[in-house]
Amino acid sequence: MDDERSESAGVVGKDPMAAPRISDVAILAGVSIATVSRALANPDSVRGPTRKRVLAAVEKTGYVPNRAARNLRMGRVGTVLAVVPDGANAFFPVILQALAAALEARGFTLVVADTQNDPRKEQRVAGLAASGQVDGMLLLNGKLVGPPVSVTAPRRMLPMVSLCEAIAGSALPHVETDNREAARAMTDYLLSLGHRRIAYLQGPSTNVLEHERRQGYLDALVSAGIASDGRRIILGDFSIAAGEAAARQLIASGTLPDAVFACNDAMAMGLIRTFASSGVNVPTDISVAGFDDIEFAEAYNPGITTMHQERLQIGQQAAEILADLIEGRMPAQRRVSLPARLIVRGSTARRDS
Amino acid sequence: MDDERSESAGVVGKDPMAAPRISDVAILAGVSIATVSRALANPDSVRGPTRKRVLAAVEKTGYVPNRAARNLRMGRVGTVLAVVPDGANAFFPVILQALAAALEARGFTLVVADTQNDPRKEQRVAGLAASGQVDGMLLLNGKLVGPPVSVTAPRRMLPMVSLCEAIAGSALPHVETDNREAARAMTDYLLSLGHRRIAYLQGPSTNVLEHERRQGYLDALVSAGIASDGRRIILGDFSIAAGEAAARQLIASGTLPDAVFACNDAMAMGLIRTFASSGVNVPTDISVAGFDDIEFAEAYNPGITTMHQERLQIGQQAAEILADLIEGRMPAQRRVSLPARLIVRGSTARRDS
DNA sequence: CGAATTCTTGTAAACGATTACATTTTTTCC
DNA sequence: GGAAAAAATGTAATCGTTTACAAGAATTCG
Repeated sequence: MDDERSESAGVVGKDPMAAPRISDVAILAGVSIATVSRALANPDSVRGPTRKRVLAAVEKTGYVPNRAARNLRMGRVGTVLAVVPDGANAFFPVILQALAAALEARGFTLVVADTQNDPRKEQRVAGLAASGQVDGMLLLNGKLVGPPVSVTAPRRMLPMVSLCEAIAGSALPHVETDNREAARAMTDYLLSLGHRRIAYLQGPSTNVLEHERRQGYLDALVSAGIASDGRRIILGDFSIAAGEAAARQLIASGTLPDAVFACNDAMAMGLIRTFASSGVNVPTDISVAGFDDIEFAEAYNPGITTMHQERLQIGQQAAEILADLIEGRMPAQRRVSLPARLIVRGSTARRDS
Repeated sequence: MDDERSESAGVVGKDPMAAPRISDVAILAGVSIATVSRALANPDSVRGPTRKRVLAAVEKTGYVPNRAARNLRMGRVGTVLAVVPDGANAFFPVILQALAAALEARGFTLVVADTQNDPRKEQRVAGLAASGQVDGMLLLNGKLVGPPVSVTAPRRMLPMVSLCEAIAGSALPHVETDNREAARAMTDYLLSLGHRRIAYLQGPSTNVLEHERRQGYLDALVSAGIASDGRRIILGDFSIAAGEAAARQLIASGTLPDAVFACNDAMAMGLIRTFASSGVNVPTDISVAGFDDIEFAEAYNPGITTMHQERLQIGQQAAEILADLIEGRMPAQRRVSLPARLIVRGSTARRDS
């Protein structure tokens, strides 16, 4: 009734510019569209010779199934949403890369929603989720996106997986680095260098990652028989500025610790640069360690000793679990905890004295 | 014939778990589905009272149009592909953020294809493009993705916009920073600090960005009446390692220049850190400047003097142009060149002597 | 006041795939 | 060799929209 395709083409049903449809393939192969569909989705269900003809026709026409039609028919969207608090944060790109690759292999497209920690944007994301615009969600921001108030009707629970930052009180499938163990390992390493007065530069105190890492730090001190001193724990917020402030505070206090373990690399950078510009040499005067192993940790001046998080693996595993969930399969495991790797660089050194 | 919806729900056509359809809204509002569709797409075409009833029904049901159905009917995909050479490169995330936001506002979803400079992945991307899986493309990698060999049928040219890195010999709409002028401005700044022997650390010699920036550097030298010395131009490839190699090379050569202008921030980092570990102080012994103003340029030790590219604007403008193109509108402008901003930080200083 | 005009609304045909069910065709086995 | 069972293929309904066209309601105007 309103077919622009045949309207624009004088010849009926033959617009050479248009993308080939399944019917084009079917005609060329001399079979029904059902057979073409089956030959592609489930090759074993058609006889060898038929399959061969169909595949040849697909090849010749350059046919690729129309995603919109397939999704409509199959009642799915083909899209998975990753919610990140800040896409510009150097930690995320690699993870997103891994997620996109793994999801692609499972037939899904990744779209990234950057909430910038803005509650309004979080609401909009929640709207997408609630209104069935996506098949599942990957939560990287440590928050459950709440359902929007307007929609009161109960809807099927959307498949979700959290990663990196666990969501407090949630039983969602989850993938992360074993933060506590990793922080312990880093602290052990600093101890092994002869440091005794080891400060810890923490993240926001309500943050789950922060809590885990601090515990690991304390675990190591306890094992080493060192009384933990509350004054060695410095408040921070994961930002470079927090690292700078901490360095200034330490310098102002008169006595420097042997080492500072910042619970992420950005703060370690802030520490190092402020120490440097105040004439405190890293690592000869003080050792500084970070966490995450973002790309620039290696490039920093000096290179930052840090715990390497296996971001590719985190992303890949989370993607697999989510895809399983969406397809109604039981995922191999619901909670994955991956080990981190100690990376020694120039920002730490053996204690002099 | 195969309706799982009514199968699973005992009551006919009433599965409270299912997403509301346009027909649900129509029934509730007492109108036809056509009217609902019009009330949403083109509010002025329905009478006031009717529109009010429809919108109320939409609100009550929480209806959101099914994207797959809409895309299928409208013959579009609703998706735009951004092709990046390396998603982990710190330069891109901000641009992608801006693209996603602007496209979202125009009703498109951004998906990112990371080619990793792998020809096979580029082929796959080209396949997506050629097979109508996307409505348009944003090329950030300075390459035209070629059509796959298998598809010989001519197809409508896909709307494309290149950004950041121009594509040699292509007349595509394009958005970028005025690299030549920006490089000139940086060189002028270094000159204004009293430096005369200014080295230039270049990118891959076939790269378009590289060429523009080098020209700007040479422009400034010429204007200042300084004979350009080919030995002052050092080969690099945008990587941190290239910066390190360049610093080693300069040190080995015996005499250092007054300043080095690296044509991106990553190489500047490599320079600084290698100078530092060789006892050459930046900026007192030598000034180092970068280009791009990636996030960590500010955090570096010392902070890197650089040219700030307006990445948010680049992304936004490119998105607008592409959306116009897809919708068959004439974009406001086809080629946009944005000014960069000089950012002075600690890696450069006035010449001592 | 009725005919001509303009606005609104409804009806029903696409969009391009998947898949339940019906209908061949092939294979198996006595 | 032919009936029964199994396998392959075809037919047609369906997913949830948008929109051309038809029909109906409101308005204008002589």
